[in-house]
Amino acid sequence: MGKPTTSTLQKFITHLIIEQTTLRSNSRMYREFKHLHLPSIDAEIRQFWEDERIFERSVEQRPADQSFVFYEGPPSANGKPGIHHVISRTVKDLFCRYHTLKGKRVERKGGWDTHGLPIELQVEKELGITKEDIGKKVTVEEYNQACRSTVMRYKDLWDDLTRRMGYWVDLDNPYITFKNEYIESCWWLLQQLYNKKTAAGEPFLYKGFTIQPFSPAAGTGLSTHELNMPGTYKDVTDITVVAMFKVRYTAASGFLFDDTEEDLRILAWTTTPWTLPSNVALTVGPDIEYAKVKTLSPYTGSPVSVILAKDRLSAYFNPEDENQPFEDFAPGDKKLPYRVIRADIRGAELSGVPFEQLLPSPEIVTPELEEKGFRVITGDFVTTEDGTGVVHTAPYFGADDFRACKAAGVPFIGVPNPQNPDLPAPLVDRTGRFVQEVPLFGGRFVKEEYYHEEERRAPDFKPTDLLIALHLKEQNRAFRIEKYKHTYPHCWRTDKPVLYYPLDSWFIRASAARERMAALNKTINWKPASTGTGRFGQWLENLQDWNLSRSRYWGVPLPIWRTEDGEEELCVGSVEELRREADKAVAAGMMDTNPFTGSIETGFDLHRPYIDDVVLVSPSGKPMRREADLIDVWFDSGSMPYAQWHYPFENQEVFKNNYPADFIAEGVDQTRGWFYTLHAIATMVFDSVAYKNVVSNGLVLDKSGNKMSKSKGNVVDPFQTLEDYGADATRWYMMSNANPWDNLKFDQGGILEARNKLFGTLFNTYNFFALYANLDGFKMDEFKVLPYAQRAELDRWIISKLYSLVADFRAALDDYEPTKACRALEEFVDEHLSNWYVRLSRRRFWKGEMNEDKTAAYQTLFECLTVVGQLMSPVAPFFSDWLYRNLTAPVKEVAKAKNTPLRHDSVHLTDLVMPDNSKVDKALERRMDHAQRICSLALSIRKKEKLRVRLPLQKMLLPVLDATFIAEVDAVKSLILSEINVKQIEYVTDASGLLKKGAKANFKTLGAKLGKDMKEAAALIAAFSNEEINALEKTGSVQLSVNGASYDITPEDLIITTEDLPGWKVAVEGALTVALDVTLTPELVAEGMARDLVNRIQNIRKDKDFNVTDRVKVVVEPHEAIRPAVETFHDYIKAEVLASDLVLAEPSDGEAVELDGGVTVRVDVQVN
RNA sequence: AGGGCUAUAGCUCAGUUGGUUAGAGCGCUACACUGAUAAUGUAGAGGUCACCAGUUCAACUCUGGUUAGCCCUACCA
Repeated sequence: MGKPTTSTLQKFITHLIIEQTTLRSNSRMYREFKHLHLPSIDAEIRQFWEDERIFERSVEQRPADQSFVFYEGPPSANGKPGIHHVISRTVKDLFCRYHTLKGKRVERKGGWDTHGLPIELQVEKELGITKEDIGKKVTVEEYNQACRSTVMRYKDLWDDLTRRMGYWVDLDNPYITFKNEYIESCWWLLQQLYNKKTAAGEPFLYKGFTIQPFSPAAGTGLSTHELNMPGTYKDVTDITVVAMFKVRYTAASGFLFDDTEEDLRILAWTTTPWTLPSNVALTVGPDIEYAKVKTLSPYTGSPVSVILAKDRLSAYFNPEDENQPFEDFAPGDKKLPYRVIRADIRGAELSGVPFEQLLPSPEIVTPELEEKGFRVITGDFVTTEDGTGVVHTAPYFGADDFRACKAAGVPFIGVPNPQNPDLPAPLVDRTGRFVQEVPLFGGRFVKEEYYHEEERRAPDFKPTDLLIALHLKEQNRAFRIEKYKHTYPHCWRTDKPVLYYPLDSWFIRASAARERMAALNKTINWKPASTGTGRFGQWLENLQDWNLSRSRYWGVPLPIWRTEDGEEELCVGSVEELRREADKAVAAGMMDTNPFTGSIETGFDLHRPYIDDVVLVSPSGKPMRREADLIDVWFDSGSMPYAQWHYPFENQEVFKNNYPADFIAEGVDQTRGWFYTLHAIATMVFDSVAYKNVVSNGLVLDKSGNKMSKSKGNVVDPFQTLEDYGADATRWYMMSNANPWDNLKFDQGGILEARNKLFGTLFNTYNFFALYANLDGFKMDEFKVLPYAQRAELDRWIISKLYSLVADFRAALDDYEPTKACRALEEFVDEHLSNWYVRLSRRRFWKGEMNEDKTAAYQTLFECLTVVGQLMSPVAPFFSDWLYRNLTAPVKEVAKAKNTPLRHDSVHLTDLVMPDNSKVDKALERRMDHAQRICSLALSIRKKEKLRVRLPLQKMLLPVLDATFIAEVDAVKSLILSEINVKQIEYVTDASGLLKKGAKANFKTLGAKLGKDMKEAAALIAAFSNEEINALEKTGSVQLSVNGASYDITPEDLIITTEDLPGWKVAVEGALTVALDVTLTPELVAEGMARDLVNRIQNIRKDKDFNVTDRVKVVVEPHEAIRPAVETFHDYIKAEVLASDLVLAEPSDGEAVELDGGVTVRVDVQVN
């Protein structure tokens, strides 16, 4: 992979040979080529760039104070690059190149993301170990070393892709996140946050407590990344319980009771019965309606009233059983009679209703909990999708529960915690067992999967969930017990279920900067805008604090040292500070030596495990140990604007010139990743945006819209793609097919289309230019440029189109709309330049001697090609440079000597052409558009009448549309006549009486005037006769009565068309009508035949590979059908085919050619 | 579950502030043109603009809802 195949090399060699032949013959000529082979062009240009340091020069030649700042989001080099990296890097590259052309200095420092779980996983896989083996089977030092060598595993592959796709980024001085300097900058940022206080006086960096996924079997917390690994979410069947919480009769709950003795319960469902001993509250939705139902306890038959959401009644009660006699029920019966007492209790009313603890644990419950807990609270997260609309709430085992209890002031339940007197320890320990204090179940694993296999297989084994359910049933506190299948996350390593468990973590108080982040976000230009306002904006509105802690080895260590009691704490913000603290510690006898005496580059390693050996001393003389956590790798990447320059320790000036970024681009999946962490750190530490413009590109899917994955085998190899089609066609396809923020259905057919359509057409156009320029000895002379005014209409038209394109193209890229820019350029090259300008100009190039008109044609085409090449160069950097160099090579020396615009070695060193309104002539563009439409209509008539284009026709009739029409058409008359092969144009006016007119309502102007009468008016107008239309045109107004109302109609309210010229062959498009005189005379037929003969002879010349300039002898077999043609147009034919002799005679040799009317004659063409 | 994006011809995509007959390229069919030949033109076939309601004289376009695909986030008890 990635290496040139033999066939490519051969093609390349062939390519070079062709080129050398050309060069040898005349080194000052334009290079000509047989075939277009983009990968060969890539190779040639790539070599040229490296030899001539074009990238470096493109940056250096721009002034340092004119910077356009770009940040590279660091990829991780421990995985191979994929095709999706090509699209995001194309986006990055093209805007950087574009702004370089506009004169900006665009530094592009590369970077590598080197920390994080994927690297740890890979290392463990390669060493054949698991996390538990770290420190046992391998030392942490060895582990650290292995990580170091793994992170750059595929760096060469990445660098290769970077070069092959033409992505210009500084590969020699990248920032690397594992370097001490980088880590030091991260520490500095963390210290800023640590010292900075919110408006409420709280530090931005704090230690807190949250509910996180935790694997007791592995004894570690899990990141969301780990939870998103394949196979972690599994279908499991759990025992679920609908528990009955007995309501206490108090002032707050009295309104619910019929009498003080009533047995009133609230129903709540849980899929994790093991959390019931930890229940301290029930959460209801404030706006959900709840019902009170009188019924019987299903398992005991005792009378009971229950409360649950009105919408959930049908899940627990069958309407058939409503109001059935209670006496008939026996415990265990399926039919449970019930009576709805009321169904209008809003959740908010239930708030504060107290209940008895479900599983009493008097030893554990504190007086504070007794007072503030065991009551109903409200929460927005409650739904009535399933369960009872009441959520059993155990704060230590659910993130929602935790938040709800905190918000409602409900204390947590737990046992005394030696580490933290303020927060009780949960009732489940870190191995997954109930603590001993839990009545009945103390010491049991909460999930059956945590027991050993043998224990689980024992005949009398019962899972804890089941034991709890059965206990509740006995106690008349269970309403329903059933199995329930759902998905539940599992630890990817142990395969055992995850618990949600309270863990200590360090947080960044991002929620305190929520408004500021939202406000700054509004100043960022998002592409597409919806990602900024939608996905990102709404995420900011609901921002939670950022959990920084990770229990890992390979990452940036949290620079916080604490005494054991947590009373004293130090956040270190630099190596220098750490060095000083270490000196103090050594002096105090905490450490033997100071590990940080060496240089930051090589003297020490700030990673674990080394950093863990550093014991500092507190002001009061106690030892301080480092908080064991590492920080989230996303903090690493969000720190890159500062850390890439080792700010603030070095490069303060550089940083100032390169902050914030003008532009960044990554995949849309980075919205809450890199885009967020950049924004968060910039807002909190610098009160600034980190970037002003951001393009988020979509995913690359396969041809059928499926995600690419190794298992599906639909992964596209980027190296192979670049190898097969070349970088430019691939890049162009990716930018032009769809907006980069839409998902791309990657189809190689699309690349082929880009290659044929755009690059093939441009290649042909260039080759056409080179062929004739070399024949005529034309060379662009920048000092003898013909003024536009002296050039042909067609030249001025294409120049006008070209500068319209320049304006459109620049506007699109200035607005970060690459797709619009690409499509505009494609249209210009294909529709205008190739299919109109070159096609109609061909004759000017190959006919006759050099003269002013011919020079004008060359200069015009030259200008189009150079400008197009320059415009497309940000997207197609190789082909455009190849084109530029081919076009400028013959004049390069002169241009350099005279310091003219063509002097640059590479298109990427040029200054982008400025929009120039003086070159744009919209009126000219409009009349050429007329010409094109007239030709199109005329050709369609020919087609319908089966009149081939080589057969000349006498006359075309054009009804005159308005005052300027004749002048407009006359200006382009000769083009029209030769294009459609007609002798003359005749204009027809009303006065001729030939025209049959029609009228249509102009809905836009009439709609506002007529309103409801619009429909009928349109019908009336459509029925207007010639006379009525003429009358309106003459008087300028007419009255139209519709449904009794009368309206004043003006000519603007109608669209008048010529429908027909009776007796003529007519084609109509919109207002434009074309009629052809299809009468054939012997003269016309002979001329047509002469042109056919010319065509056949030219084909023979081409087949025989004659040189374009060879003169020939032609012998044509005599035939009655062609005799008039050969006789009348003898000189014409000779001139066209460069024949010295043309005779009608029996040829001795030659080919049989077929002519109109099934005539076949033999023609012999020989070089003189 | 929440949020976001997308839905127009067989395929890839345009479609301006609502306005008449919804377009282009590729592919298919037929016929042309060409001293640019891995191109090009003309014509044809191919559409209930995902679905349902609403606003309006008029909806692909605006509003609300539904469905499907994808992405991000999420222990739904």
